[in-house]
Amino acid sequence: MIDRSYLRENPEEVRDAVENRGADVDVDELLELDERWRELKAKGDELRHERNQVSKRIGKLTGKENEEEREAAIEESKALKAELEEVEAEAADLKDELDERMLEVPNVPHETVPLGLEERHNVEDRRWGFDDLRVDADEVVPHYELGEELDIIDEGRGAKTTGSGFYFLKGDGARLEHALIQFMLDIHREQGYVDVFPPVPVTSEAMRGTGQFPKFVDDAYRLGGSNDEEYADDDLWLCPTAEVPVTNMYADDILLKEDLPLKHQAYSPNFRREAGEHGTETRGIVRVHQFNKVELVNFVEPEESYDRLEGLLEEAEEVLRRLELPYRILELCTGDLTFASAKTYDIEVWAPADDMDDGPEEGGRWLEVSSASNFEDFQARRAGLRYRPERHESAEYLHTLNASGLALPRVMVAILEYYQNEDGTVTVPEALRPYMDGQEVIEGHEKVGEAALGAGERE
RNA sequence: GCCAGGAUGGCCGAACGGUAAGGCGCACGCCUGGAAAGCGUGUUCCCUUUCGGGAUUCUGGGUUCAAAUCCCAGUCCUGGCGCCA
Repeated sequence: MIDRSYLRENPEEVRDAVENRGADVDVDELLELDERWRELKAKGDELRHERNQVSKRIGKLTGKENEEEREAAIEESKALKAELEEVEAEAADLKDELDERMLEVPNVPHETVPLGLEERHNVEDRRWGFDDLRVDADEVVPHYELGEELDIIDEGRGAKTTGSGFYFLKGDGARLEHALIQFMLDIHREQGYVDVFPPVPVTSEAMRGTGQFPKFVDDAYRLGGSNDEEYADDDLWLCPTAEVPVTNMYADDILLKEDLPLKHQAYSPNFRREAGEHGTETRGIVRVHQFNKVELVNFVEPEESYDRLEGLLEEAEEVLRRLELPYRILELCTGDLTFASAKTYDIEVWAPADDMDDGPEEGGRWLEVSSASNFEDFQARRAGLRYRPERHESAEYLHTLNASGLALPRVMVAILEYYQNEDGTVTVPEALRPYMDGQEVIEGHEKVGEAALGAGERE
């Protein structure tokens, strides 16, 4: 949430921000609401002041001799109360509406964010790992075909037990997943991250704290209710990213200056409805309803947040470097920023199989595996995340940042496609072998069941 | 799940229904040769240029002229019982 007094004092900046993002927010209406509320608030305060005076008098008017005066004062207090209730009720309604509307105002982009409303206005900063490629994109089999051939990814049976968009990993596939998780956690632990294993259900309140709610209710899985129904603060939802539980861990806390920067990493499953996302770009496990991710969350002092953003990006990139997977860094433009972010870098890994128009010259396509974002005090204000710069000073909002480090299925896609061999096996990246008991190649498994027999895939 | 007890400022901790003591910590000032002690001020949020005012005793309702205090509902914590991977 942006600061209301910032809005009041810098309406032009907010108006520009909203426009550059292509967001649908009426700033003038907000300003007017604020103005009207403040008027009523002042009026209510005045009335209440009068009433407090009268009330104090009543308390002192004891004994028989003051009986009459006392009764008169009580009458006066009653009259004031009636008037007060009217004014305050109206003020409360306005304040509720104002608060609600403020929750829908996106963050103000940092001045260094490229201007633009569309994806093509994102700026590519750099590429890594394209000098000596180990595959020719034209000959690579897509992961969804290879995964099925090797019987390490089973989408059909995932749909059977749960629904489309869910899948089983099996044998070396499942093992690769476990290996990647431990591998990533080890890297980030070296970088100073403290592990956290978060609860998976999160409250509406937590979802609001990080900025998922109220805007993106439709993307979440609700526990025990329909998304269309009204929700209460303590209703539960399945975690869409560990950012939610981990950032909200310290909600309404006051951290010490010495605690910062505080760096947490959290491995967790993530659940997203991904409503209406279908087609060739989403075949396989590129866009699914449940996936695992190691998330990096930072809590820092405001002055340091932009330096930390660069550091955070490096920390996330390190995973791809050690896996020796080619990737690029993208600076998102104003229109592509997420709701709560002031500045975001995307890390996109190269998946060579499916040739897309917006992919690199070498063929294949880019897959977003991480977004490193600085939210400044936007989430901190919503969630109540503060720190005390000096012991005697009052608490201030800190800055939060996060990045995936990384999203697992897409890394797996990149590995299955980039490390694919001509004989249809997959070489295990060297850095990952210690986590696979030294295994160097994934050769696949014999399929199970009569369907495989009928298809001639088994004798 | 049941029963009992609890929730007050950064922390500790008081308050017959009458308008939130006191202490600690921290900061600044006074005092001092310097320090300690002592004294003073400050140490939530909102409105207000200032002066000042309002709100705030876990949350939400209710009773009352007046609620930290009484009533109802909820959240969380503690203990006991029950259940249970």
